[in-house]
Amino acid sequence: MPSHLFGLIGLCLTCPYKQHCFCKNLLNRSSTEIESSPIKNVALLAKQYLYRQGDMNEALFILREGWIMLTRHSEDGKRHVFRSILPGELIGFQNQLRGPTTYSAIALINSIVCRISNIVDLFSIRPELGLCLASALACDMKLTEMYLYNIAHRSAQERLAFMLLELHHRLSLRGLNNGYSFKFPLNQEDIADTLGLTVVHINRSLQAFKEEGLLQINKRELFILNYTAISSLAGTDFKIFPPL
Amino acid sequence: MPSHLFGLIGLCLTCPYKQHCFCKNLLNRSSTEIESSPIKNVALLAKQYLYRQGDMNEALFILREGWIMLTRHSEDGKRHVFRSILPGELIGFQNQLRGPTTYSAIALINSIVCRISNIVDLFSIRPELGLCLASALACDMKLTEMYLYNIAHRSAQERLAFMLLELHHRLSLRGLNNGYSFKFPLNQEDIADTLGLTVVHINRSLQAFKEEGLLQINKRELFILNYTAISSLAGTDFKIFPPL
DNA sequence: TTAAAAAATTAACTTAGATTAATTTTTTAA
DNA sequence: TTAAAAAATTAATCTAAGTTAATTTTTTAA
Repeated sequence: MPSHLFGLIGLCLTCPYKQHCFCKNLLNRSSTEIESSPIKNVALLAKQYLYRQGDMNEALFILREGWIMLTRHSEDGKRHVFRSILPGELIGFQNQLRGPTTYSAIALINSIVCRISNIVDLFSIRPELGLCLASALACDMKLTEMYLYNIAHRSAQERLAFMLLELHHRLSLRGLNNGYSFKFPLNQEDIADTLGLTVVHINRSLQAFKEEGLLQINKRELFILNYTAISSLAGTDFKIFPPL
Repeated sequence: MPSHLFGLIGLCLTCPYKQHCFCKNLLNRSSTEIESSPIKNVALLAKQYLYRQGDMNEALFILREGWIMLTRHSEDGKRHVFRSILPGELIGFQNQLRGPTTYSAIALINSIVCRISNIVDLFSIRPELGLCLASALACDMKLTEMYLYNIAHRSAQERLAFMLLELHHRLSLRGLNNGYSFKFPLNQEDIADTLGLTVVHINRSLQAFKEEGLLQINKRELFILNYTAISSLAGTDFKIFPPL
């Protein structure tokens, strides 16, 4: 058994997301396959880009630890935040497998990413991975559709409530919450750019929530103080089934 | 060769989308596979639902002819239109392969849909289909992200211009335009619910476009009279690469 | 052919959120 | 430790789009 195989298995054995459909599938394979699709861990510092809009990318990434945000800058200088990527989630797949990326991926806090390169070969060796990928994409799609709906049809406070509970829910699925509180590395501009609102208005809405005792933010930690009240603003439909 | 095989091949041979990655893959297969995953054409009348939000669905559909709209009704009665499905596009895949659908699919004009049932078995027999599916989903995702960006950050006229050129572009890829004009079965409420605006405001915006000579609508056909002007409102970024 | 229903149009008025701009607080890095 | 930069806060003012409601036009179906 070649030495790099030990390295790979060690890397994955300590990974909390080794049960991910994608990873399970990769873990039982021969060494020749490993040659053609190396897996590496990549450490990112806070505010460091994994890739930038326009970069060429033909790798897939799974976030192992940390918090990544997908952002897009438009010609006129506005920034949109597509979504927050939480540990265990997969990014980097695009329709054009080898084309330029249409958004940037930036780490908000120190993060560790698992990089799976040479995916074109990988899919031909392991075609079952296609369905894993499709399942993960279908989850991302559902999430994006929920944001689309909220941004298109609901008020600032409703959008904000939706976003906070949606994040709390996704973090809970991974055990990354602390009851009703969780580490929250986004600043008010990040929230604004996710929800299509201005920083000023996000600030007003957060103030209103704090004054009514719905939540509290302290040292990058968010405390949901009145889940029921926030929930009635958010609507019931913010829960997503995890992928295969 | 069993008779239903002739039927299937006849069905697909006349289909303009038989080059779709998904279809190409299905077309060379043994008759036992056909037993386990039947393909049928389904005709829909205008305003008929293919499926309704909440229905159980475990089939995939490819639109062969017509125009389908994906809509979601929320608890509070508002309707959102996720997107228009154009011929050659695939719908029906969800993360929970056998779960209830989270939106409805309704035909706006008489349509023909190709129904591929029993997809769970199909993917185990033909795992390569997974990547076809992932590629199609990645396209849908890009489209949805473009709408998300436009709705979150841009004015009513900009959103409208984006939507019209985006549709024109997708139709052109399929040769379903007529130069700068195309069949346009959406009413003003459909546009409003796609863009997160009110009918009244869509009407105002359309009037403005017509008065400035940018476009014209006649008997469900839309004529782009000044592509350059609409394009400068829409932004340059409305083009999508088709899937594999 | 015609009555009823659906869709489009228009105007008057309201409002949620944007804009601008200044101030305070917190974080960062030298 | 401290100066500089970044982020949060607040207030005053503005405006794009929403709301309501009535009218006209088009489509549908009997």
